[in-house]
Amino acid sequence: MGKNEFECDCDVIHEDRVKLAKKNMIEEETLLLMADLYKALSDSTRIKIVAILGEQEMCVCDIAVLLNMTKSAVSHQLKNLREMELVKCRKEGKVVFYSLADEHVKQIFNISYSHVMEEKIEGKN
Amino acid sequence: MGKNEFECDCDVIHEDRVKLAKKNMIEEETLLLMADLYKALSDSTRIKIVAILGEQEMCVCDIAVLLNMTKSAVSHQLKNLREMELVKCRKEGKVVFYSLADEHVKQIFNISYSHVMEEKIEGKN
DNA sequence: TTGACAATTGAACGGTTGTTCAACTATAAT
DNA sequence: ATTATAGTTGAACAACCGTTCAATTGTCAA
Repeated sequence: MGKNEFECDCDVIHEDRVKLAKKNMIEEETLLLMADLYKALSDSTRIKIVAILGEQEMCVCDIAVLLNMTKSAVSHQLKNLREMELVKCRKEGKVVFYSLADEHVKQIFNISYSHVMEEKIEGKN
Repeated sequence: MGKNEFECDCDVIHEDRVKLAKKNMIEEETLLLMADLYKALSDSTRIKIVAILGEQEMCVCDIAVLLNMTKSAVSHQLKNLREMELVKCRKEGKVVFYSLADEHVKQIFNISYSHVMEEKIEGKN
């Protein structure tokens, strides 16, 4: 099995598997979107915000108090979440109320929540 | 509504909401585990590896060829995934075959895949 | 119109992280 | 034993990212 056509420091060890994988591969654009979705939820501050907004709509100031952070830090992260379309906001006078963008977000949150809780229980055995 | 007991640059605007949220808050340890889970999947290389291993078990070299990366870079990321218990490995001679740790991982992957695909379709309307 | 305050923004700082590179281990074949 | 190759590892570098800080916007009340 000689050198392959790819620019890489490898020989192809299992050419059949590589070909099959190449054929079945999900398109890159989709995988990058998935990575971005995960990235949005991968920060402790942002996941806490999503957890909070899963219960009720809330303003920047209240979130800052709850998380014991500055309004600025919270606002920056809310901007991230907004750009990823995970939260939406509604202005009422001076106050901006944030909530989850849709049920989908809560669904994704709940699934990973269940997963982690199961792992925690399994870990005790 | 005066200054509150928290160290923060905020007044509590909606004290009732903050109290309720505080009461219902998921424990921090759980949220941090969730963030870690998301972090493990938030990198484009790692999500591609998970996608590949969702189809078939595969060795480091094959993955490197598929992703057009060095073995070293792939190995580093596989180590990350192993430490997060998202993949497992099996040695056969010189070759190390990697696969997803369990069905759970594939389930989580599939859910976010569906989510992203729906978003893509909605985006076209 | 002035003051107070919720919220946003951009720059800067420091910590994190992904890839590269070189060195290394382990296994198989000659 | 020697060589070749699969894989791992640690250090180093650059890019990325979260928080802080200071300045600014927008809205309400006096």
